[in-house]
Amino acid sequence: MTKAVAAPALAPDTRTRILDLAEGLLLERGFNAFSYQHLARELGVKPAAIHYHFPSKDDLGTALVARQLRRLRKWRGLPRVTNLGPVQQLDALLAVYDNHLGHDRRVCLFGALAADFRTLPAPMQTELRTFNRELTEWLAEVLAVGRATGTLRFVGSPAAKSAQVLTTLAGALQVARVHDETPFQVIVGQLRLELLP
Amino acid sequence: MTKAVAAPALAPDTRTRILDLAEGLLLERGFNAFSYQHLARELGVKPAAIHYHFPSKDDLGTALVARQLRRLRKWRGLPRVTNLGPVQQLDALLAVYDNHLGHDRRVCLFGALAADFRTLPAPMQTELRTFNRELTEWLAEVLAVGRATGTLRFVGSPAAKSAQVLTTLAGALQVARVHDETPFQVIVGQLRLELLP
DNA sequence: AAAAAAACTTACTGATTAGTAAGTAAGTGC
DNA sequence: GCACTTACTTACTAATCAGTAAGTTTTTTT
Repeated sequence: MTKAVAAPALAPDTRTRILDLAEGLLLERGFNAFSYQHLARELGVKPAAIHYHFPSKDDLGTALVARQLRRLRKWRGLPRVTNLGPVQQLDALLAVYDNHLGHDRRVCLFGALAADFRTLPAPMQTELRTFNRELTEWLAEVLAVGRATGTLRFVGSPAAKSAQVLTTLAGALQVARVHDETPFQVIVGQLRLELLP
Repeated sequence: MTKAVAAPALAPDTRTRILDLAEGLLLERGFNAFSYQHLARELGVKPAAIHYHFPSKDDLGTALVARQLRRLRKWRGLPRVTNLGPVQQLDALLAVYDNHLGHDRRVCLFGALAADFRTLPAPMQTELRTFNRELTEWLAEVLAVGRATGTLRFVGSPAAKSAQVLTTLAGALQVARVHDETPFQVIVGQLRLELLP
């Protein structure tokens, strides 16, 4: 048993540092806007060291989306999330997007990759589709319960409303990127106004 | 008087052919995903010919956004648009997005550039901000008139609702790119359901 | 028909890209 | 203490990138 039961968040290994840095660059500048050289320089290693951990950029990209998908699956199963009521679950989701805004106005993973989608390696496309589908399904269930219990209000099907809300949130981060935080707050305010009776 | 009064849409010059092709590639694959070589090969000219018309890729990108901004200003001033009622004006806007979908699921200009925004040349950023601002203002006015005349229904300010709707539409084209046309139709259906009493 | 401008091509540069192959140093297993 | 693995570095390739300079052909102007 060499693995720590609860690893302290200290000294992440190179592989994780690569993923973290690449994720930041992806969400801040786009997938085609950073290279192995950028990563290597910033991490103080040689580009070949990145190739050691991720032989091709396709591998790196796929690992990034796969990690985000694992995070989503873990997050939605957390007691502190599953124990919440629908309104608070929605708030928890909005807090995630608000957190992106605080991190140098990062867009969400979906918003970062959608425009260049056709240039992405197939495994990355597949993972991103799954990510978006599972997130949409999760929110649809939250909305369904919320309406059934009278804490959330909307017309149409939960699935349609879920797709609409998530699409709006992804877009709102992009608008914040182009302008500033204000339109994001305006759009989220509008969403809350419509959903919360 | 060498210029035709109403030029038939035949034999566009090279400059226009470059812009048209670049616009297609931009909306289908992203700004960082095509090069002067791609453009030249497809047009049957040498890369330097592109540089003759657009010295740098920054110039080309800026020209693309500037052209789109001119189109918007012309479109919103067209009698066949200004003469419409708010509901039909909204429908005309939705038709533009639906048309993008038909063109190989192109995203809109905003959706194509937002993620990579920080890698874009400053003039391009400025033009894109103006484009988005003017489009939002136009729709806000349409929504305001629509609610005043009882043909459109929504809560909150017209400006907030306009920002929300346009953001959703931009995002909906991205979702269509990642999945298929279905979620786009679902999202637009939801928008119509909420806006039209 | 001469001059000038427009629209290119040819030929090149220097930088950057992803990716590979071979070597090395530090740890780990036994 | 030897074998092996992990985690790199050094040194390289071939392709592609944006961009430039100089020359050529085509078109327009006068």
